[in-house]
Amino acid sequence: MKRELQWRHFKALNQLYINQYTNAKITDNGYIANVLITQKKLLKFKSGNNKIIEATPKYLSFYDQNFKQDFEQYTRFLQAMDLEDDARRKYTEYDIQTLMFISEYKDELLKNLTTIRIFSSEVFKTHGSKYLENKPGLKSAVCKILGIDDFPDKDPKNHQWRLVIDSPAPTAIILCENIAHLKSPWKIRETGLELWYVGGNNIGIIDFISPDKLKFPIYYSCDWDFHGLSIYSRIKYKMKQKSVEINLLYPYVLDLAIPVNSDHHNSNWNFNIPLSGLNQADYKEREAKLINQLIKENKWIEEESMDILELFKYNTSS
DNA sequence: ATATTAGAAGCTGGTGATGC
DNA sequence: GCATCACCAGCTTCTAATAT
Repeated sequence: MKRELQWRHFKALNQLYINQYTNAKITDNGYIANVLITQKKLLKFKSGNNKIIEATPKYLSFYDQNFKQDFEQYTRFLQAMDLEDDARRKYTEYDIQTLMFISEYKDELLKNLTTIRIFSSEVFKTHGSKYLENKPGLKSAVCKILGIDDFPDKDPKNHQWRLVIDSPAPTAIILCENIAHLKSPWKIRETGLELWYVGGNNIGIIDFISPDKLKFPIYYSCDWDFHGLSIYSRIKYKMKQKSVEINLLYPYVLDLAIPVNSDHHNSNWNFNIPLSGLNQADYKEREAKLINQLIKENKWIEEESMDILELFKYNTSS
């Protein structure tokens, strides 16, 4: 079960680590209630008082392994940015990681700052275009990090961000439709992979890849929906003109497919034309087969739901 | 350890405007 | 006419501070 913790949950878990007890209300969280309390029995209610939660001895080592580093990293970040770090802030872990991402790429994001809607849908991808404006607390944190009072009313004419995880000694380059995989750069840096964000009509950025890097194998990681795959076709064409080959990363598990009409997803298949109108020649046999299957079931596979390193390994080991 | 309180933030649901 | 959206006020939830 994936942990989906808010900041107050992190604070309370840390309190349990330091004091072995807390009276914070954290059983509303499924991961804490089901996994930490019921399943693993690392935490329990104080006998005779169900308002207080106590830690068991085993909890301490579990916290060491699973939470300590993350919590310290997040706390250091919030303090460094001069953001409130008390438990009333309703940041989720995803929010904090995204704020760290924004801070990392601040200069580049500021160069071509978009409207709050576009910014939200690209940077807070899975939560949609109105996520940020509906959360004043989070929005002010973003503005503070960027050093702005508000977002512009209009998009810049040429909205391109050079968002890249550079590698000093790259062995392969992966172009990513979404920034999700760029949000944990420390995991990528050790691997020799270089990640480039090419989503949101950002494919002009390919021209900035230095020619000596184009000799490495180049892959494309995307949502397997009509939008993501049609960008692949455009990139493939662009690369062909440079005589460079690019390959699509094929999902390592197919049961991650979810219905096309899920929340904040806005890319539909066209059932009336073959392969939804995608250029058949751009796809290998098994790729076309998967696309046809997704069209038939009216589903898509979200890039973010896969681990990029596993995805890469799956596609390169044979 | 427990109870009380204030402040902050999000949620909810009504309202009116806008667009198809 | 129906659906969607922005806006706003009032309500709820939660923490932190303080007192007992």
